[in-house]
Amino acid sequence: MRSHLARKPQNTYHHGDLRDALIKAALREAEQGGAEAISIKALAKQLGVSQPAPYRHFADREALLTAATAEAFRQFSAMLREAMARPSKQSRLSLLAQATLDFGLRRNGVYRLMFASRTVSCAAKGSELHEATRETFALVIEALEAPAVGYLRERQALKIWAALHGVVMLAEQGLFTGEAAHATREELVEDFVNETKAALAVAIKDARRQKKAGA
Amino acid sequence: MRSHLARKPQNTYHHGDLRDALIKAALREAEQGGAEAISIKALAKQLGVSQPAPYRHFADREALLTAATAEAFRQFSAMLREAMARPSKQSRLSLLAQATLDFGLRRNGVYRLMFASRTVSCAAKGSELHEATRETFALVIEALEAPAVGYLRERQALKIWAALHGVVMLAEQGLFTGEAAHATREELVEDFVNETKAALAVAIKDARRQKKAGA
DNA sequence: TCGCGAATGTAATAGCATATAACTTAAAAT
DNA sequence: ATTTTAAGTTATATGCTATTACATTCGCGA
Repeated sequence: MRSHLARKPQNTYHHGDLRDALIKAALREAEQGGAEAISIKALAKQLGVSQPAPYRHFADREALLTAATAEAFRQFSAMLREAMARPSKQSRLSLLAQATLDFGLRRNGVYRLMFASRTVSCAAKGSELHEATRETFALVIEALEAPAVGYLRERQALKIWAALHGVVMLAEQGLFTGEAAHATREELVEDFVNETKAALAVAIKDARRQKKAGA
Repeated sequence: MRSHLARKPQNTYHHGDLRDALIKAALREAEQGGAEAISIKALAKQLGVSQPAPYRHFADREALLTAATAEAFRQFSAMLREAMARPSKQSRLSLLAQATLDFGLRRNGVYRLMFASRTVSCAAKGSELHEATRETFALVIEALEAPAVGYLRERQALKIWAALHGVVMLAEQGLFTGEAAHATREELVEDFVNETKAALAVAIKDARRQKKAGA
């Protein structure tokens, strides 16, 4: 009897969509234990194919991890986009920030996969992963709801992203316990959001003033 | 002929200080490739002992990683302390911040080891690792050079730590390239430092005012 | 529609790492 | 001095990655 996890239709030689199934299954595994929990062998078994089958679609484990990471970034982006689109009294930046925190904690293992290895930095320009991360960054910029003024927007986007990333990571590490527990993760995130808005407002005002003076 | 890496004195059955040597060697390996680069077998070979020898000192690979992570945190703390003690016009917070960035990028692999696994959060209260991380956090608080006012200090310490951590992580990932390259890591760090100082000053003033009004 | 090449999957196997068991040596304790 | 214990060794089981050689199916052109 085939396990309910086996996605391969019975009595068929070809799986049909093994590549995609592997990525999905890998993310399912990562959900709990991060990148380390992803084992080619285990995935093959789950999907009802032989161990070497995955190597027809990925050169090695690293390649599968890279593809899964890219997919994770796309899911992350989709989640952020959805959160920002939701009608709310809160600013889009605030919505994005809270959604990031939520994703980072709820889908802990996947989030760690996304930033664990040096996969991202090694991703060649134009690669699937590179594009996926750039899209996420573009969303952060969009959330600022600010006009492009030199590179001020990009700078603030980087800052808030870094801050959010830091909060998620430290929270994951359990560093919000002890005397630090009095600051909730949500409060810190909201602090960063407000500081970003303030900094952005000042920067844009400055830029306008300079422009006017120059004209 | 014994490799120059072998630390075990020739012709001696006992290594003498294998436990410590393993930790040091593990960190040396992590320097390049992070936690993944640490292999019990390889370390044993390096140190000139048999593969199973390390298991006399560590229950399993995980235990060695935990010990190495604790040592890494201690080295990190020592480095921060040193940086803060250096006479300089800059504030202690600024010195700590730049030192954190420096450590995180220079000793990239070790830094990733420190935060990669869930080791830290799993560390029991009172464990070696737990103490090591608390000491680091205490240093951040110290760097604020602010009086204890409720938990305001702790909150700001958490915030700046999270922000710094985020900058290091994103920088490692190579996300400071492209249109984001115009913000240098050092600039972002200095931004966060200044925001922290400002927020802290406001918070303390508020607290004093409230106290006076209450008295 | 037949057949052939490319894509995809399988079986068998090599190689490496973790970890355990049973045994040995050296050091410490009594 | 003897015995116990800490620390190291050899041999081995198990699990994962990855490759090689072989088998099956799909799809496309003749």
